[in-house]
Order: sequence, then C-alpha cells, then structure tokens
Amino acid sequence: MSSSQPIRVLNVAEKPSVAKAVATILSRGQLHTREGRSRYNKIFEFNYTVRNQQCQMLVTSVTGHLMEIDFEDRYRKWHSCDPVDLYHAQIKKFVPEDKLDIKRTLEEEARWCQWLVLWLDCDREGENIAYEVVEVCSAVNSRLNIWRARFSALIERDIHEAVQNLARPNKFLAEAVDARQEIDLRIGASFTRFQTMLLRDAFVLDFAGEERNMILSYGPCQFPTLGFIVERYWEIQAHEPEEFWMINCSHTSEEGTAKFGWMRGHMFDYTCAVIIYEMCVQEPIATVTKVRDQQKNKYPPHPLNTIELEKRASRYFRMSSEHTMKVAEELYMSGFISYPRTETDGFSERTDLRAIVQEQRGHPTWGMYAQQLLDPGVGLWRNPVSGGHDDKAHPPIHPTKFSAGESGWSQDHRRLYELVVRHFLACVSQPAIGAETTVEIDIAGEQFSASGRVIIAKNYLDVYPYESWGGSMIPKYSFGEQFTPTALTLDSGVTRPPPLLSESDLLSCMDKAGIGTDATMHDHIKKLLDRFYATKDANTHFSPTNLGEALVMGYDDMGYELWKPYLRSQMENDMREVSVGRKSKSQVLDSCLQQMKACFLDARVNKAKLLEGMGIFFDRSSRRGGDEQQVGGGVVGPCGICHESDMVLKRKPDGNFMVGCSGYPQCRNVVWLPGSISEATVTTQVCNSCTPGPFLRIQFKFRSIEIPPNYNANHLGCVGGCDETLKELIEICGTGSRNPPANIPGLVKIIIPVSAARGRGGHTSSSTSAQRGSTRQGVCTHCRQTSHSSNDCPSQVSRSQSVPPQRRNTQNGETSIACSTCGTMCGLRTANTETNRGRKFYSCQSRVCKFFVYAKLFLSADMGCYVCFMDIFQKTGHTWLSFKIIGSKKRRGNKKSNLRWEDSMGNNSGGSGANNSSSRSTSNPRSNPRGRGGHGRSGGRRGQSTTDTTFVSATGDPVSRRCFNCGDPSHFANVCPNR
DNA sequence: GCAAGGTC
Repeated sequence: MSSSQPIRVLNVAEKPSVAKAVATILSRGQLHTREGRSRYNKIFEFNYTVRNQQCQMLVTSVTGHLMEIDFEDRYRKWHSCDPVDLYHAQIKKFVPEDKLDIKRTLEEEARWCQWLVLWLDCDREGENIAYEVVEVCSAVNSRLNIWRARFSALIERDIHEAVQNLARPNKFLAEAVDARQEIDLRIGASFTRFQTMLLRDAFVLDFAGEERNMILSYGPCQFPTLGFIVERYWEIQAHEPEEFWMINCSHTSEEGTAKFGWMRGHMFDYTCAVIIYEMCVQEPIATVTKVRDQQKNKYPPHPLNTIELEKRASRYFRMSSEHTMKVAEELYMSGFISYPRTETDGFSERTDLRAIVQEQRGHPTWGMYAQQLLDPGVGLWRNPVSGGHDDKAHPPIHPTKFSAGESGWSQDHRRLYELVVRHFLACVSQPAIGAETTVEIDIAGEQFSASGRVIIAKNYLDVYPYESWGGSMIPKYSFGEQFTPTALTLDSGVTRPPPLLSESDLLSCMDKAGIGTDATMHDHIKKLLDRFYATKDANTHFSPTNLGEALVMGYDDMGYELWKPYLRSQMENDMREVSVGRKSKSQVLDSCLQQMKACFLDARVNKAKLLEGMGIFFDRSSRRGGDEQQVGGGVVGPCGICHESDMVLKRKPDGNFMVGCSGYPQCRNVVWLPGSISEATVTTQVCNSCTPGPFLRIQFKFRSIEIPPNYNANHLGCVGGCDETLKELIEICGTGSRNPPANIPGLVKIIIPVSAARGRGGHTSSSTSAQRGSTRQGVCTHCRQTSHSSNDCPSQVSRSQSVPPQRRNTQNGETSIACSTCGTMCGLRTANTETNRGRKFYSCQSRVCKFFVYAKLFLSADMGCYVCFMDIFQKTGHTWLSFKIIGSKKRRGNKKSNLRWEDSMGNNSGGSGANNSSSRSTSNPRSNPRGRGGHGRSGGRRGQSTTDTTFVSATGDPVSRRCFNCGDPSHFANVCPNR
C-alpha cells in the first residue's frame, strides 16, 4: 500500500538525546534540525518509509514528565483544610510553568500531523509520559493516529524494527503510575502537614535556623530510608559487648609462617575454651589432615549501572551519591559517558564493545592495557557477564568519547570518568587467577586451618586498582605430616557492634527493598540531610539526628511501620497488579487510600506518642504552640475573668487537658487539669453549685495506675471550683507539661515507693491530705491505711507482680533506684567500656545481680530483653522508672558443641593425664619447654588471681595441673564440683 | 510550605 501524499508523523521521545539518536538512526544522518519553543528540545525533520508508506518525520522530545499533579487550589494552603481531607480532595493534573514551552511545541506540530509516534522509555513512567503527550496533542488534533514505538536499546536494528512494528500504548502501565502519583501525594501531604503543624512549634528545634519555615516532611520513600539509618543506629546502641575466646596456632619453618585459625571460630564460654586449650597444650603435636591446592578466580565486576556507579564512587572516592549523579550528568551532557540513569548491567550482544576499547588505546595510563585487550595473542579479552538487570531503555554506563582529561574538569570529573573507563575495560577482561592452598591440622582432636594464595595472573586487576586480592605464601605441608606448633595461644576478643550504615550500604538497603528508583535514590538520601533527619560523617557513615530518631520512635511506639519499607513494597506490588490489568487503578487507589486514611486518623489519635518521642530529645517551646496545639473540646461555661468569652475544654499536644478562655490571648483565664486524665468529655449536666453559670460537668477518665487507688478512675467533675476531688488530683498528679509517658503497651513501669515523698517543685508544700498522711502521719499513700507503710502496701505488690517493691535512696540528694531483680540499691555510675565510655548508667551494687540500665541506652537486664531507659520521675508520691522494651535479648554463638573432654578428660582427671601430657611435651624435639618463657599467653584472664592456674603454649611455660575453677589439684575443671 | 517520578 502506498500513497502519493506523505504521512506527516510527529515522533516524541522522553528526552532530547533520545530524539536526536532516533532521528539520526532513522535518517541515516540526513536530517534537518530546527528550533522548537523550548531551547532544549529541538525538532529533527527527514523523510522515512514505514511499511511502504512515505512519511514526513518530525522528531522532538519532552524532558521527562510533562505534567504534574497537585490538589485543587482551595486545598493548597496548609490551613485551608483538615489534613485528613487530603485523602479525598480533588486533584488536578496540569503542565507546570517551566514545561509550557514544550507543550506549545507539541501543540503547534501536532496540529498538522496525521500520526503521533511515542518514543518514550519503555517502562511504566515512560508509558505514563506517553499519555501526557497524547493528552496535549489530542486536545488540538483529535484525528491523530496514535502509535507506540517499543525499543530496547538506541541501536540501529532496534530503532528500525520499532518503527516498522508500531503498537498501541498500554493504558494499564500508565494507570499504575497515576495511582502511584496520587497515593504518594495524598499520603505525603497529609502526614507532612500533620507532623509539621503538630511538632514544629511545640518544641525548640533551634538547629534548623528559622524554625517557623521548617518542614518535617513525611514521604513513603524518605521515611523507610531514614528507618534503615535509625534501625542500624539502634542496633549499635543495643549491642552488648561480649568477650569470647579462641585458640590460635602458628607454625614457622624455613619456608615461612603459617597462621592456623581455630575451625570452631570462637567460644563465648571461657570454661570450655580453657579446657579445650588445656587439652591442646597437653597433646600439642599437630597432624596434617588435609592439603588442598586449587585454582581460584576473582571475577571482574558486571557492567556498570547507576546504583553501582553511586556505590563505587562513594566507596572509592567518598563522593556522595547526589554529587556523583551531578558529575555523571555533566559528563553525559558533554558526550563523554553514556546515559547515567540506567538499571541495565549487561551489554546487548549487538554492542560493538571492541570499538569502545579501541577509542581508549591512546590514553597515557590505560591505553596500553586497551591495546592488549584488542590483541588476540594476549588472550586478555572476555565477553562481559551481565548482572541480570535490564531496563530495556539504556545500556550500562560506558565511555562514549575518549579523553585524557579536559581543562574544565574538576578532580571529581576526572575520577568519575576514569572509573567509568576502567570499569568498562575491567568487565571485558579475564578474571584474576590465583593458586590457593588450604591446610587443615588436628591438635588433640581440635581442627585448625590455614590458607595461602599466590596470584598467577592479575588480568583485570591490572586496570582496576580499586579492588585488591591479597595473598600470602604458607610453607608446604603434606598429608599425615606431624609438627609441633611454634605458638599455641588462647586469645580473647570482644564482639563489636556493626558499623553505622555507609552511603553504599544505604543504597544497597534501598535497592533491595525497592525504595526509590535508580534515578531518585540519591535524592531521598539528600532529603534526609536537608530535613535534619540524618547526618553524614567524613567516612560517608550516616547517623540519625535527634529529630530523625524521635520521629521514628514516635511512629514505632504507635505500632506503625510507616518507617519500614513494607508499605512501599506493598504499593509496588499493587502497582504491578495494575500494570498487568489484574487490578484496576480505582480498586488499588480505594483500598490503599482507605487503609492509609485509617492509619492517619489513628496516628492523630495517638499523636501523644510522637510528642513523647520528641519530648525525650527536645525542650518544649514557650511559643503558643502549633496549629495542632488545641484540638477537641467543647464549651464548659462563661469565663469569670473577661465575662466576654467562654471557657472551653481543650487537649494540648502533650496529651494533657485544660479548660481555657476562648478569648485567649486577650484573656488568659485557664484551669490546668491533672496529667493523669486519659479522656475528658463535656457533658450536658449543669453544675448546681458554681456561679456565675451555667457550668457544664465534665466526664473524666483517669489512668488508674497514675492516681492513688482510692480514687475512682471515672469521675464526673466540674471546673467551676466546687469539685474537691478534682482539686486533690490536680495537687497529687500535677498538671505540668513534662508528664511521664502514658501507660501504654511497650512501657514497663517500675514502682518505687518512697519513704519520704519528695514531690515535684511546689507541689510538696501544698500537698494534699493524702500525701501529708503518707509522709508525716504514717499513712500509706496508696490505700490510706495506717496498718502498713506505702513501701509494703499489698495493693502495690499485687499491681506490679513482675517487679518487687523498690526503695528510693535520698542520700546526697541523689535519686537512686532499687534493683528490680534483687532489691539492692543501684548506684549511678559512669561506663568505661570501649563502646559506652562516659555514659551514665544505673547498676545494681550487689555484684551478683546483673541489673543495669543506661541512661538512654539499650541494654539487657535480667528481664531477658533489651530495654530503653526513658525517664525517672516522681508522681503520686513514688519514684517511677519507665522503660521501653525494644526487643528480645539475643545471645550469640556459644554453640553447645560436643566437647570431647566431657568424656575423655573426665576420665583422665588427676595424675595420669598430667604424666601423659608432660612426657609428650618434653619428648618433642622441636619444643623448648622452659627456654622461651613469656611466649605463651595466660589463659587465666578471668580466673587467674583466684585459681592460680596458668596455661601456656606448648613451647613455653609449665601447665598447672590444678582445676582452674577452684584451684584444687585433685581434678580438672570440667568435673569441678564447685562449677 | 507537602510526595515521588521523570529530566535539563
């Protein structure tokens, strides 16, 4: 089929570079270029034949998304609506100001075209952009025949095939992105407004400069990224250093030294380790049980994609991912490297790799290597192995133009270009080859191994100096050979916490959890720094700031995993379902937004948790408070001070209630209510006593554990002045802003009755009759009985069954606490261990019990869990200690191995074993029993002073025959009756 | 003033 009139075809690509590449390939370089409305997006013109039809081709581009979404204007202002309304607010899709030029170009060109061919990237976002282009073009030309070109690489064959096999765009793919955009916007905007308005003005956040403009953003990508950082930080904080023990063996001969490692690794049980060590020392002859020689290859990396580029630039040059992408973008724009935003880590078979190598032959540093690669005689070439990722749009990052360094390049430009070139040359090279020898020996039934490596051919390592492959020689051994170790030592070590996350680690976490895309991951990381949620040190390690930790802690306390990656993963799954047509866009939107709205409302109800989290790290602000400060409530009665406005029940951000004049700030009349109130509702019952009225009564609900037991948790009260019970509870419980965390799941309260109540501030002097009774007249604070003191109150014992009653020590005016386990007083001390040096902690002074709590540090108590010490405070005449349980205690290692000594050593205990060992030791011609004193390590680090037992190397000092546990020479430790 | 996703 052919026609005399050529078809006018408007081709639109996702970016200018693709438009140019497509036009150049299709026109074979015979094209005319003209300007469009946008200076970046040129228009290329040429003639082409599509399936025998003459076409007049116009190729132009957009720059990514042409449109944005946002709320309708009436919802744009933060105070225009309740943030929860953002789950239903109308959303508009529009072309933003900076894209109007591109829109005009499309409109002008589409008017006189018959076909529209969409050359957007072949992924979900590309398909969505395709529909944005369709919307703009169809609006001016409804007769357009709309086609989609699908290509997997910008190479001739693919592009020609794509244009000869045009398809229709896929609505499902585009709708998946629509859903993603809408969900991100609604969740992000609602939570951001909520937490910013709640927290910004409630606390002193002076690190951020102008606090008023500070935004505490929430985003479904940025929060899980923060979550990774906080989680690692908590893991480090919770780490409890544990001492472990290992046996090391070395053997030196004329050929060199071999260091043999214990194949058990290490043991946490000192007793076991010492007994095994003792056994080895008694029979120190080593027998070679295995010699294995094999060739080992170290393979070059896969071709480079964006995430690997960012990770390697961070590891090798400590460049931030954001800076790396900026430099890579510049190198790409000036033509030196290929498109830097790619997931692909394998080259297409059709790529002319040798041509790329050929270009690098003239480089003064790696040119020679490039030449060798191309020489078949050298045999250095190897086709690159794919890493298995393919975005179907871009090749792996590779050099596209030779440069020995440009004058305008910074050091980072040079380093990044060099990395791209060296990486490319490496991945078309042979692996490094090494010869590895592994030797295993047996000493008294214990296995040890050593290995050595010799590099035979460095191959790709010659051009890739960023990686090394260490190797050392060991002496030659043969199977069955016996020797006496030169040294056999029992060494100790201490477990260390994992390191803080590096930028490379963080990118890996995000990649694995599907947080962000290769083009946006660095943006999410940067956002955490910009929002003061995290900091990065010189070694690219991330720590959460107090703000970041407080936010995560707050949401964690609520029981929501908004800071974990699962929410995003779930969304990604839903998007996938939409993109293949298994679920509809509206179905996913409805269910996801409904779920998130419920979560949002619940978070708002539980906002006290966020405030508590923030309260741990920040001081309260003296400002009037944020937009969220006063919520709920109802009119209680007329204001008796200004006589103009009403007194209204309100709840403050810290969760406490107040009744204040609605004429504030002109009128400052206020009644502060007890901090122990969990709920308060204005009823319709009018108080008959208070004037001038009418005053409505308020139904209060108190947290029973925070009020004395003889008070009713449900109280119908009045704030007009007649309610004595309310007055008493105000005095007992106080109304201050720094109340303890509420009695919520996850918090353990340890009740520490005081012998001499020391209330907060002025409350002691104006204490209620109940308090006075307990402190001066010997009446129990809890139940007001005189038969016992508050220390022994049965009501308290039954209430805190898991924690015995404690005492408070007021010595030196310091608040001490009693151990929750054994009752002994705990003293405040300063830690001196490597990881916790300088931290204050409470420790049981009994030296038997292991109760200890670090101030704001997680440690294990005998409760068998990690706890976070939150606060010590006084309330209702008691000292309270609140903790948060943050996880169950994990104990590492200490495998219950089948220790042979249980049998053999037990039978051999006593004199005969000693004689055997002694004779072997001295009969060994290579040993020098007493002449090399000091070489052996004392194994009795823990028990040496009390057991008088020393353990030494086979070449060194004598071995004591006494039990190291109790010092008795009649038996060995494994059968010690005192153990 | 808010998200995340394109790209210059």
